[in-house]
Amino acid sequence: MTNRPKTRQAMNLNALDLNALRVFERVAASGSFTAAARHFHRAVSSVSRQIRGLEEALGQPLLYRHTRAVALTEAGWRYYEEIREILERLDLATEALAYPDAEPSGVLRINAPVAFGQRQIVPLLHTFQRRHGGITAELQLSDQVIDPVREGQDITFRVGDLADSSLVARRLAPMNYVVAAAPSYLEVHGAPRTPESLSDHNCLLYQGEMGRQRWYFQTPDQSGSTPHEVSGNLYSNDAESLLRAALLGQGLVLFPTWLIGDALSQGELVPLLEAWRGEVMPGRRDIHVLTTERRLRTRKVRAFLDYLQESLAPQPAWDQWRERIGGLSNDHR
Amino acid sequence: MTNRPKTRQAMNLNALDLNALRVFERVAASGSFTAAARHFHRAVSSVSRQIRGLEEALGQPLLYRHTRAVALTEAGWRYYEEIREILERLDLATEALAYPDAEPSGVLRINAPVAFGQRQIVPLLHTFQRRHGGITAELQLSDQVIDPVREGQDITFRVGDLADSSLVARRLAPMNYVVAAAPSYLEVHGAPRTPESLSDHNCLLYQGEMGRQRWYFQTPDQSGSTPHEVSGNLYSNDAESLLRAALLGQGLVLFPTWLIGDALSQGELVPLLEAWRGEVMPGRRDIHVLTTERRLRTRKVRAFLDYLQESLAPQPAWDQWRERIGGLSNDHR
DNA sequence: CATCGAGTTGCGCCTCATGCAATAAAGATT
DNA sequence: AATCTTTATTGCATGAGGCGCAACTCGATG
Repeated sequence: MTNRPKTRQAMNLNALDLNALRVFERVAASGSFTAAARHFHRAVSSVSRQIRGLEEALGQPLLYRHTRAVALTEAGWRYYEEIREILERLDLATEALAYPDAEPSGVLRINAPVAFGQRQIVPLLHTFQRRHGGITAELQLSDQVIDPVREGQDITFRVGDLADSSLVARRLAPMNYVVAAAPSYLEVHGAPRTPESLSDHNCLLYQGEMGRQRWYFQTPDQSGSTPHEVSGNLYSNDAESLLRAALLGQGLVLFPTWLIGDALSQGELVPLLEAWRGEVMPGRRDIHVLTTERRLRTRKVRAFLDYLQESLAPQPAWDQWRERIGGLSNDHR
Repeated sequence: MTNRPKTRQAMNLNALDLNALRVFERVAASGSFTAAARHFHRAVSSVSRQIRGLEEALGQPLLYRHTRAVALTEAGWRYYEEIREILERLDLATEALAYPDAEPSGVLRINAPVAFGQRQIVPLLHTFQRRHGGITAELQLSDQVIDPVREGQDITFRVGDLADSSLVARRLAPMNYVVAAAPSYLEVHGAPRTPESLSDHNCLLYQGEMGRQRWYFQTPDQSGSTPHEVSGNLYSNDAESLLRAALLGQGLVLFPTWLIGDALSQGELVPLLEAWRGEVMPGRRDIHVLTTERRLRTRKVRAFLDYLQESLAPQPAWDQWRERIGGLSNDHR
């Protein structure tokens, strides 16, 4: 619907297009046409034209085009601040139209660390989506810490470290670690009886961007954790690889139960040093989900968070490996 | 830009169309597809489809269709309240993008009483639009009192009576009345010397929906106005007709100077009873403009109001008829 | 009961949004 | 410094979708 007859004009309110505004919000948040194109499953050329059309309608540029990135102009920044809130309000108003028991629907964008996502979120999400057929999920797994706003994510899982941020954090579940080794390893090397004896063992360590992890141990009557220098013949930034090596009898691992609970319950790994509490990040013993105030108000995000709380209370399935030792793994449902 | 792949869903945020939202706002405010179609210069079928598409995107009806009118559903009303504010904020944010000295632009919708509009607003608007080429004006003249919000008007002129309302009212100019007659009438019947002697004269009276107007007179030392029963042989709801009859020498009229200032200055009408102050609505002696808080923030409305204040200060041209007696009419510029 | 006005729908036409491919520009890499 | 790679732009062809006209429906009005 174009405005006609056209008069000479600096801007044309009727030339505004809601899709162009949404595209602009995503470009501004991500700093990239390419990222916005991926977000909306569109060609970059389409994004380019939407932005160009918006700038023409407004009568001035919103973005500086650099190679490999774009940046907001002063006016673009001011407009982005407004548009972001306007779109939020519009979507809330639109969603509020639904009757109170309306089905959550739309695209749920989830970010999580790779291993946690594969093992825990996929089955949880599977059950959630069977309940709510209107939900489409986009599961982005990455071991890099991302900025959910910039990446346009609805929910981000954080295992362990929880950086200070303006995001809304919800504690989801405790994160317990277990030292474990395969029976085949123990048959040859025997089981360590104290944390000190770990120095006689082959400890397979995670070595990521933050360097090589240390193992800490604490007895219940201790107020703090004691670090132990351990070493081994395999260090990797890929937890999955370390786990595979451990299952082959190569050495000991200290991993969270959401990663190795199944192996423990199936006897593929044997828990060790159970009188102590082991961890790799002292004091960080919880799994959180991060979202934004805005997204917390959407039906789909609230429904998924509620479902997660309900599924993981009072104790997540991955912490119930003791009860399942010897039996078939009880799939999540 | 459609959302794909589509999942089963109650609503689709990406299916929202800004034009459809604007159409919906106008339909809701006016209660009519036809009125909204006129507002946007579109066929009614186009409006019908926009609304239908919006309802499908939202998954529920927004309007009850009755013959000859539509009404908002409960959900439609709630949505309308939200959408109205969202659109207002979006338009303000968009207009705020302009540099401080940006030209006002867009469509200015003005409502005024017929005679006042023809005589006073057309030339005022003409000069304003020569200054601001980006302005398109829609001048709706009506002697019925309209609801500016419902009619989607930016500025409404009110001469005389100012009903209580939530609209923003700005006093624009004083409204002075003059009793006058053509020289040809006075040659035959002589001039009345007091208001009491009007009963001996043929007084042409406005007779509208509120009934036949009375004439009130007041001397400067009086605190109130005194009504006078006058009568004549022509009553009409059309001021222009009464004026034409007076110019033909048929009788006396009591009219505001914005209506007869030119005739007075050209000697076609002669002012009478000048020691008195005459009026037809006691106490209502001002011309106001009405707008809404929202529209007051728009550049085009502010610019027009500022221009009106500047043009009519310290005294509007229509009150300067004495200075122009005997000379050519000085057109507004 | 005929007429009128408001809204709906079928149909054809035209505009515009889209993706592909070629291109430009500049930062990253060797 | 040359080359490669990535991001964004633009020409072009195609198809989707918005539009107005006309016929129709329905209920209020006189």
